[in-house]
Amino acid sequence: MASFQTLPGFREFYPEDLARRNHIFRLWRQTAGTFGFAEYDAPVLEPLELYKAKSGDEIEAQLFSFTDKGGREVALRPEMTPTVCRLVGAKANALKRPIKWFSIGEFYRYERMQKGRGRCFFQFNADIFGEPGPEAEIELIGLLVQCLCSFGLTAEDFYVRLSDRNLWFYYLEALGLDEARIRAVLGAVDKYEKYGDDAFKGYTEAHGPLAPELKAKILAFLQVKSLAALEQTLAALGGEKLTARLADWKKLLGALEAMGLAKFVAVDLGVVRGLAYYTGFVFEAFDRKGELRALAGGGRYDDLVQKLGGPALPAVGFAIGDMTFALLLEQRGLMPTMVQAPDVYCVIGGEAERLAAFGDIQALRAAGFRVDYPMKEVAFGKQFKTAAESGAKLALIYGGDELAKGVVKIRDLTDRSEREVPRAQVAAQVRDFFSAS
RNA sequence: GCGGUCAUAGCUCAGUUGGUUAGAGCACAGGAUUGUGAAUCCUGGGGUCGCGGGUUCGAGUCCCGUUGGCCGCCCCA
Repeated sequence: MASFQTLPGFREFYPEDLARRNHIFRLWRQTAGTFGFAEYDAPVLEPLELYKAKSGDEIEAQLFSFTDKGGREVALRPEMTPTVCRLVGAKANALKRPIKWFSIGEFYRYERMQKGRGRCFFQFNADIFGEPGPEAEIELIGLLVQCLCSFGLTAEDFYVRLSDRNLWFYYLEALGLDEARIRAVLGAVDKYEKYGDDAFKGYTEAHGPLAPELKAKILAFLQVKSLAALEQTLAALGGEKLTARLADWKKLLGALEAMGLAKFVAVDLGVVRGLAYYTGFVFEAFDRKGELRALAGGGRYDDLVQKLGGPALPAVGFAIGDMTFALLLEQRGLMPTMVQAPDVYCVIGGEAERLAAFGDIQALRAAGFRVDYPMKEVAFGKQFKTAAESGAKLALIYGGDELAKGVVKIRDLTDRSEREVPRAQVAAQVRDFFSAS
């Protein structure tokens, strides 16, 4: 039993675990590439202010923060958004538009662990800067869906709930509410799915009871589940802002439909996304069975770059976490068992044969083949067993008989056929075998 | 921050009302087997029973504390 344990909530990745993680990262990275996103990275440790400035002091309780030896207040990054805003903000004028960036990194939050949540986790982050219209959301939701589909997940497995904080603001404004009341209503809307009518308690405490006909309209809006229903509800109100916003919705949903992604997207105004720097469309991806926490979340945050000291620059982004995502893949049987199999396994008779084999082993490895061999002298029978278990496709046999004849025996471990080739030709033969298959 | 639950070999777990030197399967290693495939048989290594204290002639077992895991609440940027 080891005397030292990992810190609570932290994870260790043994080779099989890391193979699974790398598989996920590889497909995310590849998918982002197909959408034309460029990869960036940034420090894991940041000034505490970066996060306080954005979200307020209550967030600090869930940060891994401390004072460094230079007396600086610092925190391990809990998310990527403020960091990427700083990066983009600093060079905004020099960057080619549209700015489409992604990253894969580790994040830290000082929280209690739960299913699908630890104190450290990885996130895929994708963001588009400088694009004020729904064109950015179209691209990002398309990317989000493809990031999940590339693993074999389908519309049976997950969907994206789409909502809009602007729409709520304009709608509640049209109903005559001031900003403080609007924010209180949004808080209630966020909690309504979970608590039902109790969700309005907070509002009642701050602003007194909500007029029944007003509440009815809010609840009706919450029930809107389609573009048609949305148009119908808004038609009665009219107004410039709402009309323009409705046009954005049509553009966004029309484009997603044209991409063949309509089946992944659900209009759901119940999504508001809690605290927030979000200013427009917001979206979250969930498993269809509703057993897991959110797979991904994102939205528009047009004010954040400026708030963090950069120029005014509209932005949209989302993040996919690795923990819930891995759980979903495992549940659906889509997590492949990763084996690091060699291409070639060498069966070696004795010490003299070993020296002969080393020449070929080194040459094959230099040529890019994965080659393995027993490190100690082992009985032939056992070596063949090891060769088969290793997953190698070819075995090279360096026995006394072969070397006496100046040949090496090549065994195809798949069909069990064997042939002898002159030693000088081993590398070429192996190359031919793998280029043919 | 709060609640529930659990902790014995690398893994999954047995372990009797508290009673000799704490077990099994799997995995790993060696052998049967010095030239050919996931079999079989044998053998072996591996444990401060999470940690600390208490009760007792005696604690893996009972009690208290503590640390950690899992699950849930709050929160979820």
